[in-house]
Amino acid sequence: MNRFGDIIRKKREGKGVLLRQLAAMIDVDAAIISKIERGERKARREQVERIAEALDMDKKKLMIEYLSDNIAYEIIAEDSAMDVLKVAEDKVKYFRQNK
Amino acid sequence: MNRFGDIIRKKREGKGVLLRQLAAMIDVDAAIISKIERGERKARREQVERIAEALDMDKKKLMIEYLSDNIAYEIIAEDSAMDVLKVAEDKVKYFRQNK
DNA sequence: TTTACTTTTGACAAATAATGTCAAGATATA
DNA sequence: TATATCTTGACATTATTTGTCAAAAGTAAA
Repeated sequence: MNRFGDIIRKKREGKGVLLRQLAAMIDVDAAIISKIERGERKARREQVERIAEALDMDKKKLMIEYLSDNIAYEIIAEDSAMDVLKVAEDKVKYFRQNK
Repeated sequence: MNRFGDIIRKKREGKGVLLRQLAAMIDVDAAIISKIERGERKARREQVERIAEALDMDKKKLMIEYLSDNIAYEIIAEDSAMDVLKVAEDKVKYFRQNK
């Protein structure tokens, strides 16, 4: 089980891409990528898309990692975290059907 | 299936409490409660706790409704919303065990 | 160790988003 | 109509997020 940051760091290093190179590709400061990879900061949605492109990754899969990371982080400290996720699931299903 | 706002509106009306009365109890402007009940604005966590107290509701249950609403709203527009929730579930489980 | 290079850190500024306030408008009811 | 409640929207305030930068720390080769 890897976090979003770990996933992109592994991919980046596997391809031999430097922080500043990836930074240039997605047009941000290298410091930001460093922080994102170590989980110190959240990426922005557009950055996730650009990272996927730059590192030749599946955009949808990476987005799922990104969004699930955000959600997990949001509720991991709650006793009822699992209940919250189950209710959220019900709500997504229900409110999609009932507009 | 009800949203957070619907739940508290029903409860408030059922008890015959006016917006401005509830507002006074939780120390916010009545406009804010109005917006929260109609889903126009998110409540703050502290407000959820105070609302539960003021309306004599189960604080934990209400918090689950609140948090799940936030999450559902966050991803309902995603094609992969259900996948995101499943992965989030795995992550919560995993990262709790592995500190 | 020195040098050259990469990554990390933290302070700060800028931008964006969340929250609160208020008064006027809408709605409902007697 | 008169009274009370609720809603709306513009605006101010506050908080959070995001970006920038330079210095510090880490890494590896000569």
